[in-house]
Amino acid sequence: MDTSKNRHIFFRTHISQIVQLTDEEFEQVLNCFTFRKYKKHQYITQQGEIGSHEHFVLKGIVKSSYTDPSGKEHILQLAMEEWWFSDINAFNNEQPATFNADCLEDTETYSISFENKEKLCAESKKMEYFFRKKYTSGNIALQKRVLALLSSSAGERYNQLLIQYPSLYKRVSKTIIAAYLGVSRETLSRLSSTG
Amino acid sequence: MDTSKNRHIFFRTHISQIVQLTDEEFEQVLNCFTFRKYKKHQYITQQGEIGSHEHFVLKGIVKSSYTDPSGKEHILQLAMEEWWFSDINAFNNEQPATFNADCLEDTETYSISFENKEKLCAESKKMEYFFRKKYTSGNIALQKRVLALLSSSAGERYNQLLIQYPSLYKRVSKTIIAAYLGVSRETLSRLSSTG
DNA sequence: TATTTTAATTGAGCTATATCACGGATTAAC
DNA sequence: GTTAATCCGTGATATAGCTCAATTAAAATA
Repeated sequence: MDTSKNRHIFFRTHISQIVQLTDEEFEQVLNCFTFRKYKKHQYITQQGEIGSHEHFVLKGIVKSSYTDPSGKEHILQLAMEEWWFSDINAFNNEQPATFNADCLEDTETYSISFENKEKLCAESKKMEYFFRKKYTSGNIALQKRVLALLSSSAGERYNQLLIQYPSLYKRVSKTIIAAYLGVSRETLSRLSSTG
Repeated sequence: MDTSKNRHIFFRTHISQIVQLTDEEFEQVLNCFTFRKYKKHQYITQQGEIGSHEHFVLKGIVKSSYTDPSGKEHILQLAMEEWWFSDINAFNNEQPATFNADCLEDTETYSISFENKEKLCAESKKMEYFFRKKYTSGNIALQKRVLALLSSSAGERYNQLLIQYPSLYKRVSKTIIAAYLGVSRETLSRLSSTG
């Protein structure tokens, strides 16, 4: 996003898919967010940190992952342009983060603190509605993911991903796609060559 | 729930953990829900049906599952007293249900249609807040489940379940617990005997 | 451009979990 | 209270996917 004006338009267009805001209302929303820029490989949050934010991706890709005690990384979300992400538990219950969030490309976000979000929702019925709907879509996506993990093989999950997010495949390394699918790098490699 | 009065108290207590309603406001809420009774084994919704509801469990257990083309059943949720459940996508996007919901015990619910929920939220800021918070907890639970499916073995997931919901274990058959965990019945049996 | 780092492929053997199959033990149904 | 259905444990075998290891290919970085 080259200019602040373009960012505003991008964000406002996103919101307007769910609620229509007046110019004043949109100003009020913007005042609750901070614009942030991150370099590729830079961390947005790290496991254990407190005071995490909820983020709207303007540009770039963010990987939200958990590294288990054995050192293996498990990916919860890959958030691209127009996606929201947060460590939902840490954010909403003001707990230490359980996940890392780091950037796979140079990334720009609008980010909001818990207090600002609650204040905004308390003051703006439209925005409370907006966030309720956003969490609804989040739930739907997670239910689908649980179902895929329960019922589909690695190969099936891989094909589903290719169909659902073809752009991901081009922008993200296979190592990361493997961790997202819950398969080893080697197995994924064999799946993509076979078919 | 033996009497209508007891049901009201149970439901109101549940809501009051998040928002405080006046008597009039609670009346307004109740008017949007319908009380329903189901027998053990009875279906609440079936895959493909339209017009699904969101349900609050007053009594009993409901199994929310998907049966894949090969006939294998995968369990998304086991909802007990004070839990909410719905086929979130079907409910919110007014789509045909992807899941079955059936009762593992005689069950009683308060159920709400999509229109009534939206009407209630539009009229009551408190209830919009309540439902936003409920979907927040739902998201947290689903993120945890995804993480468990990605990072834990069958045995670890089994132990986590025993710790988190000890009562489930007593009320539900092992076949069903296995389907919830994403493990075969036989493997679960071996896990519980070994340790 | 050269050099280092990181990513992807491929092979060989291993392990967790699935499947199939049976019999005894509960539980439900008539 | 007898019969039918379902639940649960256990053995034998099969297999999807993992791990370890070595090799090549492709990006970063200097």
